[in-house]
Amino acid sequence: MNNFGDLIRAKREEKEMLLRHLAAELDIDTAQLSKMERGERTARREHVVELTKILSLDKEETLSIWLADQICLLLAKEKQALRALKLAETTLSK
Amino acid sequence: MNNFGDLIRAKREEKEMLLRHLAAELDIDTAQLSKMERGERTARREHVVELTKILSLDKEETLSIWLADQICLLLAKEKQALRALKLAETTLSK
DNA sequence: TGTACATTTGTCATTTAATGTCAAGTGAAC
DNA sequence: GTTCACTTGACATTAAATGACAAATGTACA
Repeated sequence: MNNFGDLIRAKREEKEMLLRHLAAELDIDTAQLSKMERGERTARREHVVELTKILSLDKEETLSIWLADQICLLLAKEKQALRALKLAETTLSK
Repeated sequence: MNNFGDLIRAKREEKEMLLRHLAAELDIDTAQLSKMERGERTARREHVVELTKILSLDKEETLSIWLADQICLLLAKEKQALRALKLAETTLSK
């Protein structure tokens, strides 16, 4: 349920970047980035896009994962989560 | 993409209630309710629940529709909407 | 042990978005 | 042209998201 954060952290470590280095490139606080990676806070869309560039990630895929996390956040604790997803899918397919 | 509002309006008219009467029961402004029905603003969760009681709607179904609208709002203009939905579904199925 | 460094945690300030309120506007019916 | 239901737009208020900072934690190693 924090697939985006996990992805970012994995890629960052793979590239052997420190939080403060990546944070500096994004022009945000190190603590902010730490929280994003652990899912304590969600990233801004613009930061997501920027991250895909810095970490050589696929933009579309990464955005999808980030969006999916947002959806999961919205539906957390909702009994009708899956039912709502199905309805949304029907609507968006049109 | 405003299924919730359409549902509320249909039911309200079916019961021949005026906006101001329903708004009074919800303890909100008439203009607010008007906007909710037309999808200009989203309803609060508590108002959704209250509406199901007043309008004799199925609570689970109505909440699903309301949630679906929220999801659609979140994904509006996103090219990866359907892809994100699929990912969210996978996550939430677990 | 204690120092250096990376990360995390908690608190509070600031910004942005959601919601609420009101007054004026529109349109239909009579 | 008056009344009534509803809509629109502007602004106030409230709540949520984001940002910034200091202190805490944990780890490695001299």
